[in-house]
Amino acid sequence: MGELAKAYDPVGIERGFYDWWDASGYFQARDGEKAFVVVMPPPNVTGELHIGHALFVAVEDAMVRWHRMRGEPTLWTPGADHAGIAGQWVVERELAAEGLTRHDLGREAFLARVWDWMDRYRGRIREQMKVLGASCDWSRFAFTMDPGPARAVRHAFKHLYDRGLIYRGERMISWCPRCRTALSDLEVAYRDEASMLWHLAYPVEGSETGETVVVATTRPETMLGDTAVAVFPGDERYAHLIGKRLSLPIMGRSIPIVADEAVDPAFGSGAVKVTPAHDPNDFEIGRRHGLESIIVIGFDATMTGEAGRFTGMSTAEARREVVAELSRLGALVREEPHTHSVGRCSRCDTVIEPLVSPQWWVTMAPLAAPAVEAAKDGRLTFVPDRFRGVYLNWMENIRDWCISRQLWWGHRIPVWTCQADGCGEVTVSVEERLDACPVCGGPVEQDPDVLDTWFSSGLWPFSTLGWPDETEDLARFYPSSVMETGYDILFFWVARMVFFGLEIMGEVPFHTVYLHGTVRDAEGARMSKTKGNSEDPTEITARYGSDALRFTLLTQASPGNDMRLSEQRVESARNFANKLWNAIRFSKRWLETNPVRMGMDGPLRPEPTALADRWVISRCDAVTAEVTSLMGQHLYGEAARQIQDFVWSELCDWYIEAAKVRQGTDREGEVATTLAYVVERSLRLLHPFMPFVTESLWQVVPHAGESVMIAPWPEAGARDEAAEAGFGALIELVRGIRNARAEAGVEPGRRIAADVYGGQDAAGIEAARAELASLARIDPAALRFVPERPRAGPDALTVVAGDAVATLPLMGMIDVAVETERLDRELEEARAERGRATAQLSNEAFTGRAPANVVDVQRRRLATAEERITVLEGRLAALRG
RNA sequence: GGGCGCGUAGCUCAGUUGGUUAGAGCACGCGGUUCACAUCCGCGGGGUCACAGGUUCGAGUCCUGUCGCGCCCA
Repeated sequence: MGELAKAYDPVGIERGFYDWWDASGYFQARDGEKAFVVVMPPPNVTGELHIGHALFVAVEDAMVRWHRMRGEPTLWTPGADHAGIAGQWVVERELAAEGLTRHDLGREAFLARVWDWMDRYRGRIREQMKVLGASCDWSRFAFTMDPGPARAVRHAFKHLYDRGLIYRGERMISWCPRCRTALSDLEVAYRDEASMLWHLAYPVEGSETGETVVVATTRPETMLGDTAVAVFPGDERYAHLIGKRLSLPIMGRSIPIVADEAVDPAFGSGAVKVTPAHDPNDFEIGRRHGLESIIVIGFDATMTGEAGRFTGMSTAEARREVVAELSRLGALVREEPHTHSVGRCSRCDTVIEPLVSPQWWVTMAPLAAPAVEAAKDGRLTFVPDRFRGVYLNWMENIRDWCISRQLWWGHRIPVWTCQADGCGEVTVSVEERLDACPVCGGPVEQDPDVLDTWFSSGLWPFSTLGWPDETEDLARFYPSSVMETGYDILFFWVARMVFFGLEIMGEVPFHTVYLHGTVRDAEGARMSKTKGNSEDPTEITARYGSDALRFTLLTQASPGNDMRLSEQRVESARNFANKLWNAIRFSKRWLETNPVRMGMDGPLRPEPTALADRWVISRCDAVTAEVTSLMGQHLYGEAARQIQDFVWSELCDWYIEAAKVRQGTDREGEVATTLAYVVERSLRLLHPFMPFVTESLWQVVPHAGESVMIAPWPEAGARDEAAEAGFGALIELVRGIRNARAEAGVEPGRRIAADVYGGQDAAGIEAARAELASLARIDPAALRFVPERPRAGPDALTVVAGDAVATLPLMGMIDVAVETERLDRELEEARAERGRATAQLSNEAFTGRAPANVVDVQRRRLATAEERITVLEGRLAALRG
């Protein structure tokens, strides 16, 4: 046993242990049945980790370490994600700084640059997770673009394609003009923005009265592509016009008036312009009525050649110019302020253009149905449970998933088309390359696009275990146990893993979905790199230690709720680690000079006779049981708080303080045995939350085994009710005396005399005579136990704690007025207490209906209050003389 | 428009199935060089549990409604 430094220094102790654990193979699943498996949500390799990642590490590592200590074969698989759009974007930004675009490099050279980036940051991310103490199995580290997961993507694609669940179709998509790619519905964020509503008048052809139809639009530039005006079928106002035609202003095009149920007759004039090429609803109307689709906005968000003299303008310019032109033509009826929902790219915030384009799609209905079923029949459970509803709502209203992306970085779509004249065979290949058309042997070309990143993410729970091969890992570790991730990717990730798992593996990929919230800064703002409020977790750990950061994240966060992280809080956690450190430092002295008997998994459970020893062991058992139960319910934060409370407020504040009276006596051995047992167990209980400091301290106290991380999780012994009551009474009495001393202004260092009547716990209190004297700063020679309630002269303080009473004679030191006032206050409180208890007990409905134990509590309350009142009244009478 | 969450001490938040006088950390006030710890110790002040109803012997906790904040979906 080496010397412990006076103060806890996290950086000094955290370095060594991680590599040792890893090298010792502790992170690998041991043999055995029923493995506990967590598949890590792989962080994006777009940069370094942020605090949100530290949260998932803290939570997942806590559950994993706990299960490991429980003796279960435990596996936590780490990984990293290539993050298609975001991954490509960070490298394009780097290129932009050099004045280059990806097109200057060409596809191959560009991808080489992206790989450079990925190799650099992947290593960095691994290092960060190690600093945080993540006990995952690095031998199974996987990157979504590795050959294995990439092969899984091709197999899954082919599987779905062959089952008719993937198709190519020309439909309305959400297009990001900046990213130059199609997006899925999930990647578009809608928000209300202030804009205008323009009312335009389209003249009816051949009308002698100059009749017009007024339509309202938030995007006047699209009118250039209008190919109809639609009204609600039963709308009286327009019944006479259905079938007639309008002349589209500016363009002079003749367009029909059609009747369609999709039109809301209550909105605006009840007539809507129809631009099938640039609006999802209009696209559908166009389909129903066989309307022409005229593309006036291109993939670069500028006006196309179909836009007449507006060709080449940006949409914003075109909007200004079109409105001006309409105004000149007298076609602009009015414009009014209007708030409407604008879709923006969730990656780059660019306004999304709804465009028609051929893309690859996944048919969702057949995949969603089993995924709905699994959540309904309980094969899939959610923590917190309310997310089941959120999940179901999404899954039950799901639409087909656009999976192709016009990017270079990602999994290339494994579809090859024969270029030979007249063949045109389309081949989906599970091989990385296809050299010739399997039908005609002609040259083939691969689809230039890549897949949505989340397609590969959805396969993660089995692609990381070796699928499509039937590996041992797959047999042993699929399905996993818990999917722990942020609620913000419930649909992106969790939902997709569920339907892919069910479709491809025939089983849910995990049984429990545990969702954490978002980490925000002290002001409640979402952390983001652009805002500059996203701190590098390793900077915080450098100052306070990983243990402190982890403990803070765990105790601050509750499942499914956002949390604010403040540095003060991390500091408090660091202080707790220091407290623990010093408690061990104190204990060590006793353990070095006294023998500790060891059992199979640690110091033997002592059977002490001293009240304090019995008490702390019973409290240790209580907290062991409580923490174990909380962990089982996924209440990790509450569990951590409970142990902290025990260590600080019970073990340190009371047990260790009480134990000091035995220092240097022939009773040191009892304390040492008790401390050895309680301290070693406390370290085990705390290990899942603070792995580093607990390991470093566990190594210097008597223990069995190599490492606390593979030590068995403690089992709670039977409670010692008598000891808890007895020592509890002692604590109450000491508190009462300290309080009275403080209020009466007795110097803190002064040892005073006391007459103590112990009440029903007299035996215990009297046995703890030395402890009482020490904790309450009573002169041991002047401490007398008396058989009945002591009566004191005016020169004494009176303390009533439960049914125990102490009088503290303080010759000439008592300010009678102050003491009278203090006792008056207490009396008032006791009377209020009696009042409350009496009210309860005189209520027949209460005594009749409440459970007996609850009524008993009230009876005891009343009795205690009455005794208290008697003592206080007597004392006050004496003081007033 | 539909759904969900939150609203508890000055601040940040716990409060697991309804049951004594609602807790913690930080902040605040007073006092402390007790040989584990000033990253500490002792004592203290501070709450109409957003609001209004209801259920119940009993509500921070369950139900209904209102207000405020946030999020998700359309």
